[in-house]
Amino acid sequence: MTERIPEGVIERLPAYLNVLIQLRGDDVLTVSSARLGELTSVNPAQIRRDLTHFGSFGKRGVGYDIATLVERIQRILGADHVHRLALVGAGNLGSAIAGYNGLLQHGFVVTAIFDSDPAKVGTRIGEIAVQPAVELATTLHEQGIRIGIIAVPPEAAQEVADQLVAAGVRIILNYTPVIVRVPGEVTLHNTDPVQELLHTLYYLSRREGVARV
Amino acid sequence: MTERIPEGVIERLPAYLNVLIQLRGDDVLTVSSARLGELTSVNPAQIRRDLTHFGSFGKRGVGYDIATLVERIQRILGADHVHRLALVGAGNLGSAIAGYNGLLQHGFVVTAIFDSDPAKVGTRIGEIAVQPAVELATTLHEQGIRIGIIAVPPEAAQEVADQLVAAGVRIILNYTPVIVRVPGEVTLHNTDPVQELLHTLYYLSRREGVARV
DNA sequence: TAGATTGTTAATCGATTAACAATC
DNA sequence: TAGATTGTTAATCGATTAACAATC
Repeated sequence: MTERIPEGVIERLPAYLNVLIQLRGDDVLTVSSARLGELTSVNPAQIRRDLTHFGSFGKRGVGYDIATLVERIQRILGADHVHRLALVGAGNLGSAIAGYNGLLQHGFVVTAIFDSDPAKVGTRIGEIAVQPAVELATTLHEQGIRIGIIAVPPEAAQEVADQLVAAGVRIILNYTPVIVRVPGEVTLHNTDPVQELLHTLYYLSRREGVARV
Repeated sequence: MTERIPEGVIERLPAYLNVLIQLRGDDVLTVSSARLGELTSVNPAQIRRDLTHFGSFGKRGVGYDIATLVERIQRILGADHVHRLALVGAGNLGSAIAGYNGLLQHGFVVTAIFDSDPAKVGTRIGEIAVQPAVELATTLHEQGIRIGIIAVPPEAAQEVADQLVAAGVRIILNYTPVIVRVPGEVTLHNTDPVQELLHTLYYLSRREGVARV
């Protein structure tokens, strides 16, 4: 309980959870570390070791009960209850995020959407009416929202981040390519597809290079 | 040259590059490992060590020439020339991706867009006309495209992945929450915002917990 | 020259993995 | 009981970091 959990373990838990939820959807009841390892590309020994940080909930000779494991990991991550999200930016990207299935599957619900464009205010995305940006602080406090998503044009990113921080948000997902500054107590996550592309590209050039020469 | 580069180094290079390009845009000429470390949250010693894997291009007492470093890292990653992308799915998400600034900044250009909805075919997103899905293989071969992006509804994800693979794509970015299967020679990248959220959530619950008790 | 910062070594630290006894 | 798979130890491996001589 008091033991410090390595960063790597916490990074892998969401991947386990994702696969486990899919398995549960397929009515599979138990899974071995070997099978889970295949599906997540993680070494089975590592999976077992990761899980023992939080107790021992496997059955020797059988494997792990999927329903139990899902619940346990959700509780560990704090994903065992619904989290409300505020979305800033009601353009294409904002609409796509609001309609994203994966969010709901893991207990994340967008309950407030903001846009500075008067033409967009009042329109609906799904069931949520778009509010003007000036109402951001009030609405977030009312709803007790701690997570914000930035889906506005790059120029506005820093300003929106500041507003979210001022409104008490603790986690920010930044979808712009801009490097945004936030105070230390706020966790900023940049979801930049380009970073991933560049990373993968390295291995592609190597492999092609070998094949070509 | 023949030395094997650790995975971690390759993961950090895109982060360095991103910051360096922003600095270059601000007309900064040189940067020290200390400053670069601040901006990327990486230990300065680590940055210096990372860079020596590829040669030594800093000046003692001065730092690194930004223009040179940008070029070097781009060449290492294979990002020193333009890469064409194929985008499948012309909905909100697809439109957002096609209009994403960050891609162009790093030499990625969407040059082909596909959708199975006849109503969308022929419309334009930016300068690109949406093509029917049946033309995917032909167009990709014509243009020599090696990178594909899946931005379709979850149900269609696996099918699209199969088509992209069949058309010779080597890197796939999957924007659906579905676990897609691809052959070993294809690199699949799932950009799932939920995984990041879940990860961050863990630390949030801990910190709030401490504050609350 | 004096100050700054790199390149590089050597020490530390932590994460990964193989192996196997425990046990379902 | 026999087979399977966990939980856990111990060994390995690699990555991170501090420190400092080299040098701009």
